[in-house]
Amino acid sequence: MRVSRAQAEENRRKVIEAAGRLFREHGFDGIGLNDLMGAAGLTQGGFYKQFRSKDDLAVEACNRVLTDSAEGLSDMVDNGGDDPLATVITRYLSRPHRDQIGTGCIFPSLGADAARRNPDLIRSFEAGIRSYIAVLDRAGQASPTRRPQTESVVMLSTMVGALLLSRLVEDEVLSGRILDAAVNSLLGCDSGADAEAP
Amino acid sequence: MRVSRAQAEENRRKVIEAAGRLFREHGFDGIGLNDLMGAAGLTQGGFYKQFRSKDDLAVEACNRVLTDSAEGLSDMVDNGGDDPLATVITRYLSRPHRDQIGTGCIFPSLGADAARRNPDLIRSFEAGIRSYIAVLDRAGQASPTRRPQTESVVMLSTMVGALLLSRLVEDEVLSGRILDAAVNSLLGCDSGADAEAP
DNA sequence: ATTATCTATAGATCTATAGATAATGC
DNA sequence: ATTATCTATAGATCTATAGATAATGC
Repeated sequence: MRVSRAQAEENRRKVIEAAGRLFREHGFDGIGLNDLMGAAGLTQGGFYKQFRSKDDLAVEACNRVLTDSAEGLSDMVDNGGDDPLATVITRYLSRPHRDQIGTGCIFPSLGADAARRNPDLIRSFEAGIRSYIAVLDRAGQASPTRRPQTESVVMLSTMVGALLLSRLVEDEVLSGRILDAAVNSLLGCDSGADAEAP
Repeated sequence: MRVSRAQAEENRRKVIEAAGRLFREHGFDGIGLNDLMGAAGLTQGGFYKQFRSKDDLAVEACNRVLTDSAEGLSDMVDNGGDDPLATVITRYLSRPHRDQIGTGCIFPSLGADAARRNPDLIRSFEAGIRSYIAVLDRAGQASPTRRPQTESVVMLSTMVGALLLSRLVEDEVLSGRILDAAVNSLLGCDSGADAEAP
């Protein structure tokens, strides 16, 4: 039954990773310890030898998600072709991102939940927001064309809001229009969907 | 124990109203039927004579909140002085709105929760989004200055995202900056906080 | 007689703990 | 000997139902 210290560390990591996905999909209150441990191939009983509480796991999982996402975003800027800002924005405001909540940006999926929870969680999200803003700043500077230039913090707000709203409509046309309008606005293509009008 | 039919209707209304506030404050899973009924001055047992299920109440409550909010927003446009769009945007992106989740806009507080629930809820939110967009369109047309003109759906995205993010930081300075930057961007005041630099 | 609400409770589920088990690590 | 994980369970809480109670409405 006992496993090696390395394996225990790996198990802990798997629980945190599964929690990052399942919390985003179901909310903090929408998934139990039983399922969280089960997703990592373990049983519920061992939970409290690894974590102090469910809230503790929430902080660990969000920290991990936020850190990894910011790093992923940063890599995207470095390897995002000749217009990294456009790459970041179009990928963020895409149908696949909208439809994959479990692996998507944590602000639209768990932000409201986190705002109601303990201060540790807020601090984690605050650090994440600062990282995102910094990366967007860097992406903007690396961009070829000097755009109408929206502030990074406003760009992030638009992205988060548009993704959240696009998940709140059944009509695929409206949902797509929410995403596309945000892309066009942020990238300065004012001739958007109506461009084809006769 | 029994009350008049009119009183029963009024009690039902009070439960829906309390639910609208408490769901926004605590999330759908963060508040129980006991507390929901208690907030309306009733006990838990009578719940299922008024509602089919907790999910049913969620739909009723969100419908009510969305309908009332859209109407309130519409009134604000009608009585919003000579620049109704500015009125709507500055009130939405204000500290009081940020700090009063229970009576504030439902998209940032319950949007993620709703996206995970049943289709009835999504349909309710979709109708709400369309109403909000229509009101913002009307506000933009009633505005005196033809602004850089962001599309209404993008304005709404920015507003929802900025409010959500402003609730996710402890630092009052950053939180306020998120709100103010969105206001400045949406109202076309590009000379924002840095204007006072020497 | 009907019925809106109440008290009481069934049954499920959730967090957290206790103690057993068996493999690691010294 | 230590300890990572397991089975089992306590205790709380949550949704939903059953039946009692007492005031309305015919």
